Amino acid sequence: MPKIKLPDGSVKEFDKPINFDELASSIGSGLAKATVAGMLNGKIVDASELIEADSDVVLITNSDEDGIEIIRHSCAHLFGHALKQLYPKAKMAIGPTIENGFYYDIDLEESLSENDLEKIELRMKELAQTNYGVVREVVTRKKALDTFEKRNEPYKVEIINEIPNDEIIALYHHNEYIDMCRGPHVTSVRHLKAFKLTKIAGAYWRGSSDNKMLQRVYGTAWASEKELKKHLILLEEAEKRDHRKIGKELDLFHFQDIAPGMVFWHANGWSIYKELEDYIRRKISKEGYKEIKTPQILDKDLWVESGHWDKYKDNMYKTIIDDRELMIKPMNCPGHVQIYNQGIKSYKDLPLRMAEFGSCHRNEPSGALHGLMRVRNFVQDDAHIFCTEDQIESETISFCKLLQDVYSELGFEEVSIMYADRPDQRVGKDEIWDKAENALLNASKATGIPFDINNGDGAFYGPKLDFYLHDAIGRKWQCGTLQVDFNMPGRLRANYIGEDNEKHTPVMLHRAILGSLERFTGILIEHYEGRFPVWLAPIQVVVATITSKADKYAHKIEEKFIEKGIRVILDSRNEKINYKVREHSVNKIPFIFVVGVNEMNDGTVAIRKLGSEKQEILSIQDSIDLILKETAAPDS
RNA sequence: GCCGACUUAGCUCAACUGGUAGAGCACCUGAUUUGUAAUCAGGGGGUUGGGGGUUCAAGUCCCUCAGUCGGCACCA
Repeated sequence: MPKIKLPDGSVKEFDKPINFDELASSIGSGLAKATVAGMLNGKIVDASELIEADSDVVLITNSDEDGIEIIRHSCAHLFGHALKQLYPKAKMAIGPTIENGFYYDIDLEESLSENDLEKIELRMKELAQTNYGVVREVVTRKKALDTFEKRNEPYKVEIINEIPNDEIIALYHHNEYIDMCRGPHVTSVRHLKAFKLTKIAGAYWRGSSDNKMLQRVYGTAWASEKELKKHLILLEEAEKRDHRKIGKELDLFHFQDIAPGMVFWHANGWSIYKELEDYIRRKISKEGYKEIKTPQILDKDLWVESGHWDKYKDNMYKTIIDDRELMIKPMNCPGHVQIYNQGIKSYKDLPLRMAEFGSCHRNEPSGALHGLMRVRNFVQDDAHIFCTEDQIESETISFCKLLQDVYSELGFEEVSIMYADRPDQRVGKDEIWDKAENALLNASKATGIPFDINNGDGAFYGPKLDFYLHDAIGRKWQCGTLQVDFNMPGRLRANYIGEDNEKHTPVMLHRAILGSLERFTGILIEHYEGRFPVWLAPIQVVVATITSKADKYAHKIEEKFIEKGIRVILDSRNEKINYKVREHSVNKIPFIFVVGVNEMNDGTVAIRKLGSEKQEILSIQDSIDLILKETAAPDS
């Protein structure tokens, strides 16, 4: 008779084998309600699994990460159940869990609309209300094939044929609906109450654009209504931060049919962009980078030579002048090598750090465009470090330091690194790879930043580090990167004379901190929700008058601020102060300086800071001191 | 590029199954000179993304092109 050891160390004994549901009931009704699955000797199983021998056992409830995962997975099955009732002809492909929910890919003649999602969701709710039991059945491969062939489910059949022989095949019966899954799943749909179908989209079968496009329905699922609601509110929050929306509201930029994927920067947006670029310029200049500028359009031959033509010719903009094919540059590095190649380089010249805010054009697929986040014309805070193999590590360490410094000064405290090492297809000798990989690994460790390893995901020309920053609502954005390149310098005949008086090929490090300045500006907009730190704010101060009697006085203040390089505007419109305060607050101006007759007589201003209802009365000089302090960039 | 949805005034959005385009804000004019999140009154403004078609009649139906949005694929 099984002796069952629970995680708290207690041991329960039963006179017959019992399953996890029964075990939970024997402990308490609350636990029974919450139990969605079990862990049997370290292996996660259905709650219907019998515990027949002495075992270490854990009950997995809907408050465990694993439990919620199971709920999501089962929700996908519930979706299948509802869908097949409403659309018997639908063919089910795959329905995995994803962050916050699940999706199901289906093949269906008619295309589903948002309205249809509501209907399907309603049917799911009705089915869940019946609290029916989900029954697991382990079957032979043959039975599985028969089942899904009979049900006209070709995608399931295809999947079964690829399941390895030693793997157990399990069917899950949801009344008349049958799905196949590794499991585990809930034993009753009573656990599935807090879910919502969120969107419908196209997706290729098996993720390959050579295959048929299926319809993918996304859903979100949680252990309770409360958590579901919390998640939906978070989605609304993200929507509020959408840089495209804020960009319009704050008059930062726009896009237009006549130049898809290319930004029209308005004065306000360009102000942010310029501040950012100047800031990076100051930072890298202190780190020994030399800024250069290379041509926008370069002969096709260069791109053939660099190897880019082969791979990316369809994505490059071309212009033909005087029968000569010229490419609008999609990247800066080949141009940088041209500068490197001027004159003879000695090992004493290395490391040589070459930076360019180079404007690049790439004809990105139309479906990839997304506001500032994915554009066809962008500028990177790009730089290339030409160095010896021995210098990779120290260069990487100082780059990581610089990057951490920049992120933190821009308001991003949390950062993570992804390290990618050698792929199967690669150039360069293994000894060089060893050296470079060790260098990157050591440098990553030295940063103290948490890092993950992505085995085999490096470029064919060298290993790389990708840097992710985490924004105000926890989203991760890959911005920084450092890629070791053993290929291009040799291809473009870069060399240096070593201590041995022989020619050597330098290593090239491609690196960026912000990545695309366009995209980074978008990230900043979303991170700060348009309430920029004062040094980045397009308009830092509004001087607002209460009465026209104070116009002259207000104008005098405006001029003083302009003199100090503060971005200020004067609002002397014939409007009530309430109106002005509201408008400038809505426009997220960091400081409103209110002046009326009192201030004029006292030589003061009444300062109202964004987000506060308090006012502070200061003399003009004190207000200048204050504002100079507040508008200072973080590196000053 | 692929699947689907969408495109109406400067902005946000409305217009039942086809029946001569509306609102709020913004803008302009006038009154008001105002003390910290919208003062009142009046006025102008769109051949409904471009092109084509069906119809007595198209914002509404069909075709086509472009762009945008949500995904997928792509991302040097």
